[in-house]
Amino acid sequence: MSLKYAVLAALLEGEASGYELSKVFDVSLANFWASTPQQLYRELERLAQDGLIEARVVRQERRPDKRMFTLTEAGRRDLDAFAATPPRRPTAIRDELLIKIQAMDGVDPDATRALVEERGAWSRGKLARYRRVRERLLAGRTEAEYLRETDRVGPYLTLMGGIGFEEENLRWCERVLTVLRQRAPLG
Amino acid sequence: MSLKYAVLAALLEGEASGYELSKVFDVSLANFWASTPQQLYRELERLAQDGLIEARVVRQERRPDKRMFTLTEAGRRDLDAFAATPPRRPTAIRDELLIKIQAMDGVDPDATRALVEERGAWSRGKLARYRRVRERLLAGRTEAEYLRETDRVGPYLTLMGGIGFEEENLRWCERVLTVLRQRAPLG
DNA sequence: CCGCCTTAGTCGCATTGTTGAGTAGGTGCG
DNA sequence: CGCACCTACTCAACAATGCGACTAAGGCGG
Repeated sequence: MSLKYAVLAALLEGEASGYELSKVFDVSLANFWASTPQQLYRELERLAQDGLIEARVVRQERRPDKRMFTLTEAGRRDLDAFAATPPRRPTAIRDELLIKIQAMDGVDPDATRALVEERGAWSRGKLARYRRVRERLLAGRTEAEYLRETDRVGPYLTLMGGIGFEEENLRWCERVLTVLRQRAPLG
Repeated sequence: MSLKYAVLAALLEGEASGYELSKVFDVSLANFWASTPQQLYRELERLAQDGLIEARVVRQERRPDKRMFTLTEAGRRDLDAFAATPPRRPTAIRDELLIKIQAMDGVDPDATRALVEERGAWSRGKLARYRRVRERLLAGRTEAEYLRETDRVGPYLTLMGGIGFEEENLRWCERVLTVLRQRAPLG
């Protein structure tokens, strides 16, 4: 149900093809609503049928044709209504690693250490990408200047959410690694 | 697929009924793997059929009978194997509020403010419960003492993950509220 | 010039997850 | 003494998600 609105929100940035959206979902939206390309294409189909987005086929010479999608007025109204009402359900996190940590005490500490280090590396990567996006948005301005001058603060605030989340992740990884080191000192 | 291991991990704490597990999932496991009672009962059924857990019917006089579940040796081995291998997919967050924030710029700021305040209140509640659980675990000891004396650090580390996550949530809420105040000053 | 990568998707089934209701006795509250 | 809530589940139906492969063309490196 919410994938629908995630897609509509992504189209606030302007016209995009399904393929482009699947890239956007990978890097920025994936932060708070992950999905596979297949899900996206399906959702776009539905949204177009419901008149919330409009499709326009772009013929290409040396590439497969693509369909570019834009928000319709109806879509924008639907999205605005969604954005103004309280979430039906709280945040859901699905984190396999945490299950593995919960059950770590029956397992070789070195194996666990490897998992946590992998997660840490991944978080550092995400963080670096988020920060580059932030630099691009700020374009040399301070945050205060940016916030005064831009007309859309939403994407900036969700980006900062992603940055905070990954920073917290890294702190947690460090903590876990410290505990692991104390448990099995100087393996 | 992972709900299975979340359940097995929960049973590391000892024998439990489906009903008890559904409570546990509400308060502690919900932190990183949410599920409804219905899902749990289905999963327990499957796990019992696969021989990973064992059921024992407890007749009760003034209550409906209940089935208590324990991990079998096979279940423990399966869980240990799971816990030692890298997660197939990265963390997935599903947060409707962030979609609403992403799309907030078409919406009355007071409506958005209300959503964020609600989230903040909810996070504070979760945090309070997490901290009570932590106090109970520590039982007056310092963290270092606790970690030296306990045989299972996994549950403590996931708990600290939950605490860090909610703290980060609160910081983010504050940040969003500050921006909202600056945008619509002294409404 | 062979094989792999990228663009731009599509198909279909299998697994998961969600919704809503039903059962059935016991407990506590005013 | 009536009503709501708690324990302890079960069932059916449906919606959402995931998995894996498939098409089809051009580009690029060795």
